[in-house]
Amino acid sequence: MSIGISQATVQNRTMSLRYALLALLTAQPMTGYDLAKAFHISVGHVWYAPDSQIYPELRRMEAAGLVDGVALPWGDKGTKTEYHVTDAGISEFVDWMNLPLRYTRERDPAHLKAAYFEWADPDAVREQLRAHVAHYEDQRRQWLEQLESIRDHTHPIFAKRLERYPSSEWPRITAFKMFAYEGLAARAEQEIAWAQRGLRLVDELAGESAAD
Amino acid sequence: MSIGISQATVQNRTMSLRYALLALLTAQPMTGYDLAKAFHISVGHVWYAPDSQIYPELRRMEAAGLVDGVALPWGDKGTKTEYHVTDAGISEFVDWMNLPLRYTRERDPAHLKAAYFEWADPDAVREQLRAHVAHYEDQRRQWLEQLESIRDHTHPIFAKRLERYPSSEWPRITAFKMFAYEGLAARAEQEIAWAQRGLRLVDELAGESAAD
DNA sequence: CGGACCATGTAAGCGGTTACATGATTCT
DNA sequence: AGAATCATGTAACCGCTTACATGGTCCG
Repeated sequence: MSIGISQATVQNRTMSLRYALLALLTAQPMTGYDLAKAFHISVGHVWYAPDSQIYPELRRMEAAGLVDGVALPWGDKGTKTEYHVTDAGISEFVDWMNLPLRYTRERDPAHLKAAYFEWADPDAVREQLRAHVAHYEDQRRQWLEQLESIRDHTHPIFAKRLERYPSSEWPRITAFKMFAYEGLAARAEQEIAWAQRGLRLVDELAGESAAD
Repeated sequence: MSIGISQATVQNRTMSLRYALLALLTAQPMTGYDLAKAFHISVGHVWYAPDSQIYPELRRMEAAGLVDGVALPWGDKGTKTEYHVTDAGISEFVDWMNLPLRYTRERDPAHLKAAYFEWADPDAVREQLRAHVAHYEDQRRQWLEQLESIRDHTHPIFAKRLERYPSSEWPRITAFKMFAYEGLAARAEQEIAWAQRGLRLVDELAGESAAD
C-alpha cells in the first residue's frame, strides 16, 4: 500500500560515473568524445568508462538537468554536442562530494586466488605473480606520470581547471590531486612488494620439496 | 546466419563467485546455508556474496555438473541440500587456478573523490578521511584475526581443509593462505596511512588560510 | 585517396545488490 | 512460548562489459 510518493534520489548505489563526468566538466565544457578521451588521460586512471557508457549517461544527465548539451557545427554536415555543467549539476556534485562514501565489500580475485595457490602449478603461480607485478608497475608508472604533469601544471585538463581559480587557490587544489595520485602510487607499490614476496615464497617452497 | 554452435564456456568475465564456492567446497561438503555462513567467516573477507546469489548459483553449478546436491533430512519434515564437488568441479577449479587473471580497470570512488576534495567542506573531507581510516582499521583487524586462526590452525574451515592433506603439505598450504591475508592487511595499512596523511594535509591547508 | 581520428551510438547480457518472503527447527 | 538460527529462495533493478555499427572529417 505504498502511496507512490518516493524519495526519488536517495542515493542509488554509487553512480560514480555520473560524478566522474561532472568532475571533468567542472574543468571545461567537453563533447562526449572529449570526455571519453579525457577518461583515458585523466580520471580514467581512477575511474574508467567506455564510450558506450559515456554517451547514454550524458543524455540521462541532460534529461536530469545536470548538464546542458550545446550542438556545435563540425565540418560541413556534421555536428557535435558540447556539454556544459549547469548550476544544478554543480550543486549535485558538491552534495556528492560532501556525502560520506559507502564502502562495498572486498572482492578481490587476485587475493582470492592467492589464498588457494596450493591448487595451481608452481609455474602458473609464478606467472600470475609476475603478471601482478607487471600490471601494478604499469599502473604505478602511469600514476607517477600523472603526478609529474599535475605538479608542474602541464596536464592539459588540470591546467584548464586551474585557470578558473585565483592563483592563491592553486596550491590547495594541486595538493589534493597529488594526494589522490600518491595514494594510488603507494598502493601499486604495495601490490608489487606483495607479489614479489609471493615469488620468493614459491621459490622457497620449491627448494624445500626439491630437498626431499 | 550463425549456425548456433558456439564455444559455450569461453571464459565469461570472471565468475569468481563460482570459483569462490568451489574453493570452499574443496574443504568439505556444505549446504547453501553453511556456504553463506562460511562467506562471512572465511572467503567472505576476500569475496563477499549474499544468500540470494549463492543459492541460485549452486543450482546452476549442479546443472553444469560441477557439484552434486545431496538431499539430507532435517528435523521431522525439513530437508536440506548438501553440495559436494565433483571431479568435473575440481578440474574446472584447477583450470581456473592455473589461468592468468584478467585485470580490470581501476575504479575507486575514494580516490576519485580525493582528487576533487577542493569541492568539499574541510569538515566533510575530514569526516570522510576518518571514515576511511575506520573502515580499513576494521578490515585490518578482521584480516589479522583470520591470520591468527590460520597460523595456529584454529580456523574451523581451514582445519577441515588441512585434514584432507598429509601433514607434510600443511606448511605449504598454510603459507599461501597467510600470504594472501598478509597482502590484504598490508593494503589496509597503506590505506590507513594514506588517509592519515590526508588529515594532516587538510590541517596544514586550514592553517595556511587561517593565517591569511 | 586512404588512413587516422572525430563523433555517437545500439543491443545483449551478466554479475551483483536490495528488498522482500516463507517456513521449519532448535534452544532456552 | 518465543527467540535465534537453519534453510531457501524470488523479483526488480542497476551499473557495467562486450561486441557491433555507422558515418563524417582532417591530413598527408
